[in-house]
Amino acid sequence: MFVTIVFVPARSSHPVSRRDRPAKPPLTREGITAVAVGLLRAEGLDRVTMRRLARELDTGPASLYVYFDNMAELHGAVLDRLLARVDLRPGALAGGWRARLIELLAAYTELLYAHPSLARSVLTLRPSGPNYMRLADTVLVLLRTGGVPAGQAAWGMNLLLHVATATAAEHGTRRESASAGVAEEEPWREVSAGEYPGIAWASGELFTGGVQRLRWAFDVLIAGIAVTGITPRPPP
Amino acid sequence: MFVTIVFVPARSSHPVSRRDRPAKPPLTREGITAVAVGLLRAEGLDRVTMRRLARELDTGPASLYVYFDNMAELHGAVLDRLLARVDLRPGALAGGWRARLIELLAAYTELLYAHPSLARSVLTLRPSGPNYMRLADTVLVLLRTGGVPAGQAAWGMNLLLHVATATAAEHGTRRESASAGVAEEEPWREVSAGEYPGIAWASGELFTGGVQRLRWAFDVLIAGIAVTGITPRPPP
DNA sequence: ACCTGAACACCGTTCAAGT
DNA sequence: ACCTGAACACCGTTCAAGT
Repeated sequence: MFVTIVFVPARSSHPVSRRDRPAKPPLTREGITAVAVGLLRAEGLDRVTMRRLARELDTGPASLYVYFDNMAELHGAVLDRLLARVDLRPGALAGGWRARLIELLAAYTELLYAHPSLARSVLTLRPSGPNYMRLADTVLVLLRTGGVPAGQAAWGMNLLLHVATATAAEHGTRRESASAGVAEEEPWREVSAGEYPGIAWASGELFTGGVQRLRWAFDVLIAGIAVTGITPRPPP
Repeated sequence: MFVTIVFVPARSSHPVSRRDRPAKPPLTREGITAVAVGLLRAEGLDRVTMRRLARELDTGPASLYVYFDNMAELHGAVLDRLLARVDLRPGALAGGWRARLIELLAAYTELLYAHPSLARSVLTLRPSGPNYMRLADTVLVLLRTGGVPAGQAAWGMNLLLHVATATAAEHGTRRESASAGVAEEEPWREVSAGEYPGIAWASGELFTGGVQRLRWAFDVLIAGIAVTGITPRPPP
């Protein structure tokens, strides 16, 4: 469904036939992002490099810098395109404000779980695409519905999305480097109560929880956000 | 203060004099980590590459793989060496358990703030060096002192350190790409209440807080952890 | 056993020179 | 204006061949 635009050299008096070149879609921000998302789904973010993406688009890497200042910006566009598939409006969710909020955050986290390296990139991004802003807005609306004051809601929204992103970055990577899992737990399981009393005390629950742990984290955050006032700014 | 060990070829009957080669410390896990920390402090983690580090040690990159399986492991060793400078014992802190816990977490975060790219690396690492385990242990001991049940403390410790690490990774990077700061806020400040009612409602506090925000986040987490029970595991 | 040169298979970004 | 080849200055990791 691409419009093919073929460059016609000035010295030629008739258009180049379609046969002479394979159809090549014109470069646009959206087109590049779409191809990047395809590459992400097919091979993971590690392969969504400027060079590889350029090859996929049948051009040189320099061409992409016409549309994106750098790779971080490209990743931001990729995130927003992925978010377009999630219905982020408060009305799309069921239950009370708290249940809907957790549902929403879980949907966002699930999206990033599938692409942990994107989550790692997003963590340092301050996304500002329309779909991310819809997500942030919905979180804020739900917190307001729950009677949370604006200041706590503002800081809390950032904290909630931050934890969601960071958890996806952390968890997902672990899954990527799969086999090491048990070996990583070992130094924590073998400690003596004399040397590490706290670890020995808590060791039974140190590696439990799995996915439920994330929902617990959201519960913790929402409970804390609702009751913890932000530091009042100094009066003017 | 390095011991110089010079390889003596079998065909030579007398030792090679020190003059023939510049003093070159022997490679050890600790020695490599020490040089890596020096490089980190001098030029940032971006320059602590296997190749650069090898050049600094006057050898080839392949030599480092005798001591570290990969770069992530090297970063883990670097983190633990940095943590050695912080006194992580519960007795080293003043005040009630809550104040001491926040103090401890702030010290850890401060350490990582100075090296945001290290924080980004640590986020996907599950560190297990002795100093990190001391930190984790102290967090657990303080939570126990506060009467938090073991399960909540175990999950809570992870969540607290996770937020600290992620915040350092996020914040630090922002500071690195300094000038973009104001431009990033723009799309959030200009929203209409019609399109993004939540953002418009909370916009006054969206970018406030600075460093106090992190302490607020720890307050939120501790408050939430103390009152939120973990999901009971299914009975056997 | 410990160490390493060279190779493999790549990177992001810039810039001068296209059309 | 839009696009790009080539160059700049690098990467992590592996492996065969040292000593």
